[in-house]
Amino acid sequence: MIDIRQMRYFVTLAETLHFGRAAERLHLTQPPLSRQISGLEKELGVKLMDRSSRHATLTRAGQSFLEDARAVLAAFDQACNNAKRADRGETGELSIGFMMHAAHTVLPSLARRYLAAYPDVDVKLREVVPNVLIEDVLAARFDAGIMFSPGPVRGLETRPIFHEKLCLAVHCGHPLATRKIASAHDLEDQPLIVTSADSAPTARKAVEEYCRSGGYAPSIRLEAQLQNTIVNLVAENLGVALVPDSMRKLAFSGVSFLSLKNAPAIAHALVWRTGNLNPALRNLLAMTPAVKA
Amino acid sequence: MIDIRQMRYFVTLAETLHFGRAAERLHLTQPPLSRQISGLEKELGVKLMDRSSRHATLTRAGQSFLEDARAVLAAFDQACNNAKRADRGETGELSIGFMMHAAHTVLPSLARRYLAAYPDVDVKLREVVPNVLIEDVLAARFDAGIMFSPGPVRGLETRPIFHEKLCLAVHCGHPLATRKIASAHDLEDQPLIVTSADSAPTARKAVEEYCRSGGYAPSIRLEAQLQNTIVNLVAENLGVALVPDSMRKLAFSGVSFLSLKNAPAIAHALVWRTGNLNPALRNLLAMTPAVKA
DNA sequence: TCCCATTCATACCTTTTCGGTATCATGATC
DNA sequence: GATCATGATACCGAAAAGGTATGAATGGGA
Repeated sequence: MIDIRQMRYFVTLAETLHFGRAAERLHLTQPPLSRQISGLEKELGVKLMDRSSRHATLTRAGQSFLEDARAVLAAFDQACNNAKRADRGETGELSIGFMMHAAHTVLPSLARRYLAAYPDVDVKLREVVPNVLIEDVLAARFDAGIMFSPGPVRGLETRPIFHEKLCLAVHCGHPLATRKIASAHDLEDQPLIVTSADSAPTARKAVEEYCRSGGYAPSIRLEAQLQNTIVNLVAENLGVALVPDSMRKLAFSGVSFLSLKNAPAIAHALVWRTGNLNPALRNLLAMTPAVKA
Repeated sequence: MIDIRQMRYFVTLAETLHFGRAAERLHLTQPPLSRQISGLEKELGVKLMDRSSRHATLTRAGQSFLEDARAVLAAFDQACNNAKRADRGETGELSIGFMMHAAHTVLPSLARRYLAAYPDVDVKLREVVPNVLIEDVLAARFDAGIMFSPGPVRGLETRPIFHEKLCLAVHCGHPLATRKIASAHDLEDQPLIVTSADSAPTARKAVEEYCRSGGYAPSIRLEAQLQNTIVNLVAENLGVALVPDSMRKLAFSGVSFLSLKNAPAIAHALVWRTGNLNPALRNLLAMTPAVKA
């Protein structure tokens, strides 16, 4: 069977038109080269070289084969290099699902850094509602997800990458609305709007703990899944809420945001499927160290 | 060194994702395949397959390599096929130089037939004045030439492919101009315009022999190189001429053409350089048998 | 839970192929 | 006509490929 070595030999020979010198360039002696070339010709059933005792020249078929062989060798080397690059995560695909908050906080700089370091990776970013993100990652629809730190999930790895403080959202007609800052104490008996325990347990937990640090149990009036929804409900004057600072960036009419004394923080986490071997993911993880609370 | 065999093995394995079945399809047993694949991975420095005792799956790098390897194998096979086709003269180039007469006689059908049979050959047709065609062919500027049959030339092969009758061209005021047909006898003492002996010896010879068949020596007044020129000189009433029938196709004002009794013929010949190994030329020759006088 | 079947890897042997050395055949050059 | 350069051939040892036998790991069924 014809192989790539014979093509390499042939191309070198075609470039020198001299068996001896070609053999030298190929780091072998002349007889094996002669044999490989005539073997190639025999297997092709095509004479590629005209040999005189003085010169070796290419036949027409040889000229044709030379062009093609060069292209094949280039494609061959390219394939090997591409495999190495793919293995290093320099090419390929990386899909990241994220919740809206990430777009306001960690995602932009992370995406910029990653794309700068790995410009040939096809990065797909897609916003997803938080509660389906875990199953999307587990089902390999995404290589990674960015969401509020979930509890431990079987088959899922988690790494906190950013801690965002919470602030207080109140209706603009609320007594606290005129203040700049509030404390845990101020929230006693205030009807709270919180995230449901199953969709963002850490956010929920942070709120509850903050209340407990004020020495009372939170009075929860409403549960919603999205922070966005929560703030809208605050605007409707159905309660107050502790929401991530980044919510301030959005313009909500009828809502005032207050800073909190000893503000609790909520972790944004990078999550990925255990055993996901995508090298591009490996590189993403390498450039996003865990941050401590 | 990685070779094409390992790529073939890998592609087959990637298509079956099963070492045993892939080996079967490759007409070998499983252990050598396992070894070749791990050898390939080792030489690339890249893991291409994830093996469990149940399934074999492609890594990301393996997926990348699979695509590239398929392209390489296709290019490889293409190169081999192209070489065979080039060797059979089905691809490549064929350059043909021809004199004007050929364009009125043999060339069109010949070119059509050839192109129909070998559509992938890049045929280059170029008109040349006859007296330089021989040296052009000898200098390999053309693979073949079509011209009035020259005498034997060292390094040149010749094959008559068409015999064209001569006719008589006279000025429209000439006494013979009213007739439809003339004989050798009628030309006695008529001043003849002929081609020079070096540019078209067979044409010249045909004229001289025709006169001798009438029992007299030709009286040559003028020599020119191109038949076109000759007819123009006839139009200027400087003499009469025996010219190829195909000259009738051209509209010359002031010239009448007469058929000749026992009209002599002149051979159009295909000429090519001795030892020209262009396979496309071989095919041209194969489809243009020599014709007898 | 234990056993078996499946699957890939490894060990060892045989065959094939490859490259090296020595030498031959051919044809151009002096 | 002797010589030199070039490619082909013959033969040998080394490397690599494939085959058989067998081992290790693991998932599924009794």
